[in-house]
Amino acid sequence: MREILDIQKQLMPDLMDIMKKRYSILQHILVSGVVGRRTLASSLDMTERVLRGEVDFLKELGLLEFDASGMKISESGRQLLEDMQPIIKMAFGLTDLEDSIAKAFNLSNVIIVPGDSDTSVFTKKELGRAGAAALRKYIAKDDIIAVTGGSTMAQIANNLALSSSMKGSLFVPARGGLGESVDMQANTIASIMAKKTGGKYRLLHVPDHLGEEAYQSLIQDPQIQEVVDAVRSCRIVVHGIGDAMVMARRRKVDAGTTSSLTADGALAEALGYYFDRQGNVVHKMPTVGLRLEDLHRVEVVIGVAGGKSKGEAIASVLRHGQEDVLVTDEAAALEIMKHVQ
Amino acid sequence: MREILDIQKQLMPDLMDIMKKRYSILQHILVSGVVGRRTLASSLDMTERVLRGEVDFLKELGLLEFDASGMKISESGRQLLEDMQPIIKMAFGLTDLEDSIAKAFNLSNVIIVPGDSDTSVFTKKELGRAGAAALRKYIAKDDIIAVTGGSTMAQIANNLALSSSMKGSLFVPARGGLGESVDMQANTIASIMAKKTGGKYRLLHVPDHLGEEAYQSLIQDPQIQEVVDAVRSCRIVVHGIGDAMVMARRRKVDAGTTSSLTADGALAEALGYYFDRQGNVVHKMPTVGLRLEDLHRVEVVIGVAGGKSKGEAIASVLRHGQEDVLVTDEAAALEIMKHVQ
DNA sequence: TATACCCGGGACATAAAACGTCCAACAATG
DNA sequence: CATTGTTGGACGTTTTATGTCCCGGGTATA
Repeated sequence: MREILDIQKQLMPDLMDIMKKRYSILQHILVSGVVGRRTLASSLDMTERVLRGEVDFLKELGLLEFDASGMKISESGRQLLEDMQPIIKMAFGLTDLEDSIAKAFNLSNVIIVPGDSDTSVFTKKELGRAGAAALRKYIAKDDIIAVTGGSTMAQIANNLALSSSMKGSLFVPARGGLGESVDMQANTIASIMAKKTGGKYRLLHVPDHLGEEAYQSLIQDPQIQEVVDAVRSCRIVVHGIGDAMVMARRRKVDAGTTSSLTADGALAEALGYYFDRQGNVVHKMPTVGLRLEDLHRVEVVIGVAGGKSKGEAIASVLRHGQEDVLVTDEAAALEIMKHVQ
Repeated sequence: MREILDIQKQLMPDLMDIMKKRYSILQHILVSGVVGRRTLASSLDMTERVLRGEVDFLKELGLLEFDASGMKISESGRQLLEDMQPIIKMAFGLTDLEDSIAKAFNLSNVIIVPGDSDTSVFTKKELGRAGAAALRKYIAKDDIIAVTGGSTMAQIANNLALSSSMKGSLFVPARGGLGESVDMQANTIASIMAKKTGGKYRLLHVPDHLGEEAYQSLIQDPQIQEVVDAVRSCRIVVHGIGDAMVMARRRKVDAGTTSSLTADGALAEALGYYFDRQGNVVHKMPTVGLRLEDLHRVEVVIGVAGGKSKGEAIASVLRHGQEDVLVTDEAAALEIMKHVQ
């Protein structure tokens, strides 16, 4: 059952919107009993003429009946509506969630894949596919794309494919070494993405746990500077979002910092910054690259993360308010909605 | 599984065509490997511009990839195509059958409902619904509609509903008494249809087994003449199709006639006429009303019949060549195709 | 019964989309 | 190198969708 709708959404997302539109017209007429064009149009927030096109069509199909007192649903229309209910729910339950989250956090686009990445590797893969699709949608000629590390980002990289529109793209790590394992590092991800798409890449080799003097001299190195400049002038950022404590542990942050993170109520991590519940930055990792204040100038900020356990963290980062696009999964989305307001 | 597609076909038949179009584009590109716009357009029988609109869209969706040497399918496109195969078959298997039959017998429209009316009353009801929908589609203001008797016609009558476009319709029996039981008689059907749609009706009261002189005087009765004139000037005919021997038995045709029907190879019955395999008329019932030669002038001739057992009979009547629209079921359609050429 | 309101349907100008038809730049191939 | 076929861009035209009226006719209400 599920499969058909997913396939159709992939092949004809435009047509699915029309399906929803027709459904809600029928639905409104059903609950209204008998209703006129103008009344219905305003209640559906459509112009009279557009609604008219649809209801005329639905009448042709025998789903509606017109008479001088207004339009009402026909028997077969009523039956159809009843049969459709589960289908609409399956097809558009997530769409409604997407709209709610987009509105709550003022995002321009939210994509939710069904499932829970915490419990299903398939959902995690799907999240990667959706992330890759979102990136492909925004990418333009000769863009610079800054990316972070993490397993979700790795999935996105896996799902990118050769594309002429990405030929001139430059992939860079958003920030230098953040203490993650090699195959999840931003450097690795950027290079894989470049190879997959036929684009170019530059890496930021900044060793972890560097002393302060060594760090200062390193970031004045011309080669490093060049990459950092590229990073800060990127048009697109794609980044993962993590739970603060999980990330701290993975990055082997020292005990003192960890306890101060706890004390400050750090909940989420993104781009090397730690956020509390209200979306305030409570800590930042000491490395080079994209700074949070650079995000203002970035045209498209895409956050990708899924899994029920990350829901609250995602909400925290969203509350900080720099995101434009969110790609997540159903389980995380439901958690996010619990933390609205 | 089946349900979703049926529902969608009912709510958005137009969109299903687009789905099929996109599928066949992908399909063609898959088998072609790499192919150019013009080549593909001619092989799909589309204009270049229209195809271009679709492939551009499919590229946006990430299902196709373009490069200088042509278009080819992407990995996700290939996967999608594979997943879609059963869906397309379910959704359009009958459509293909419809097209084949329409072409073979030069019909302007063929509607096939799934199932076998012989074995499923649900299919029979569905046939009635489809027949009613077909009639509703062709009916116009103040039309005269001639109908015959039979259980299928009764189902159609059941499925008609009040409609403003049928307000002025006049329903008449196509032919006078044909020896059927009352609730299946053309007279009964015409009156039910009129009541259901809010139209008018006239009846032809011609007793069966009338002597020749009585018959002659009856058909000169002014009242009868008026109805007969109306019948012969009808714009739409809706009629059932039966197996010759079954009909003969039901109508209690005398033994002599029955054996001559057998001798002449009578296979099918429609409108009181008996047809052999080649579609020639081999016998006609002695009553008044619509004559076969009147069908030339009738704008829309709709034949409705289903069930595997009727397939051959339907093919015979179609071969006679007066039909414009056929409404049947899957089992009969498959039989009909066996008798093409 | 009179009236005010809302209905569907017709009409029409206009904006927008689809379409047919070219052409230029480019890659592959012989 | 010449030829062929490709994409992507361009542009005028046709078709469709849309916004906006209005009319005659029911309907409910005063």
